[in-house]
Amino acid sequence: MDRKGQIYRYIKTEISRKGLPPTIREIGNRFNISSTNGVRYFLNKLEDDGLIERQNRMARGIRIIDRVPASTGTPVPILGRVPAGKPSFSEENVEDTILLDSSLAKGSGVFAVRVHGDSMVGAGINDGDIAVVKPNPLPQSGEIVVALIEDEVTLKRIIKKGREVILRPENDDYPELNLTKLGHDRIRILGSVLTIIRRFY
Amino acid sequence: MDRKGQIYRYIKTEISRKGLPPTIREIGNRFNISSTNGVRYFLNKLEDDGLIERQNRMARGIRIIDRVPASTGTPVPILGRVPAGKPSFSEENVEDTILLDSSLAKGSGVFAVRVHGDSMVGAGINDGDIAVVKPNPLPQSGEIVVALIEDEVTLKRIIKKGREVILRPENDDYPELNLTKLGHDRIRILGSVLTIIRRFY
DNA sequence: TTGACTACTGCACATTTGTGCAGTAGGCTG
DNA sequence: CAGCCTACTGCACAAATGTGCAGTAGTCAA
Repeated sequence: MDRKGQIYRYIKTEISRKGLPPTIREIGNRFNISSTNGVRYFLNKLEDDGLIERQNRMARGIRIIDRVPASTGTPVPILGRVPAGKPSFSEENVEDTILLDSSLAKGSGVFAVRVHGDSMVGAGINDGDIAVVKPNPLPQSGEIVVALIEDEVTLKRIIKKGREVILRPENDDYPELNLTKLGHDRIRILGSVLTIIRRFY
Repeated sequence: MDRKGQIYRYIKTEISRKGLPPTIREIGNRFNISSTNGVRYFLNKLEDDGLIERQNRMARGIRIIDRVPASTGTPVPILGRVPAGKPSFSEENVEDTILLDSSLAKGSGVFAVRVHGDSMVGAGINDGDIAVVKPNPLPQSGEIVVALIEDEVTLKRIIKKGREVILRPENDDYPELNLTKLGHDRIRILGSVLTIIRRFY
């Protein structure tokens, strides 16, 4: 569907696979675009979007512009207990560390927590899953957030309606939490969920 | 002094500076070698030494061979289309590649597919998720497997009861498939699901 | 002195590759 | 129905680039 994005990812993949960017004709070949200008049409768009950069008249002169200097992977700490206030990365709280592709954990300060309970099964998030979280004090309505309620970590979907802020579980067995009524004292939103990871073994 | 080594380092530097390997003439320029064959002479040596690899007739087809596998992560190809038979890692089928921690993708031949449809929502696997798969012709009963049914990739839970082998979707809207009755002709089990990954952005 | 070996030069040539310009089918909007 | 936009096709062309073949100056060893 999103041809432009597909081409962008293809270029990225080729660079990491072959060590050099593809030529216009190689891209055309991959996407069945017989004319070099069909491809150039998209490359221009990608360049306008600031996603790639092109070197004039240079063979394979396509460069991916990464705002995050994508190292091969980001080490992400999995926090066990998250005590009062902000998550602490001190040794005794880090249960494990996994190396995640930058496409799965972009941004700074990213951490992960293990999901406890089944309050989000409706969204396909199960007990034991690992939630990769990006610190974000002001998540958008509809996002899945990680919140600290009375020293307990929970995932909820955040809904903002005018003044009201609601944390909604995706499981009818659990009640909604109205932040506006409860007051924010005991509830702290840590960030929004970037990625869910589940192991089957 | 060590011209060969200097050229090797120049190639390395150019790749990290510009994002693509230099051409023969660019190398010649840098080292005041007026003939392209002066450069080729050294490239051949570097290739004999196993320090670089060259792609035939490809512009800038020089690749640095790094014996140090850098990171703990494994590059896992995400296959787009999986045509008849076994999954093919040929260029046109690889949609993207992600680097996964070895704890998420252990074993050899691991690949990933994008989940289509909602036949496994009951197990918390949604449309669009990425399933990391370990090739495994004989999965255990109860495992979630990736199967190729009539050239279509699907996830199902495999149930073995005595002689019967059943592929069961985790969604009441879909029927069970009894492998024993259907015959294995049109159904091929590719492997078992190691990990599910879901991006939220 | 010869002969090998290293490190190139020089040139022609075929491909590969980027660029320019013109045109067009299909969908959508007014 | 015209006009615009998107996503291309088609072709020519020049520049960039890899390859092949022949030759050579300098060094070093026998």
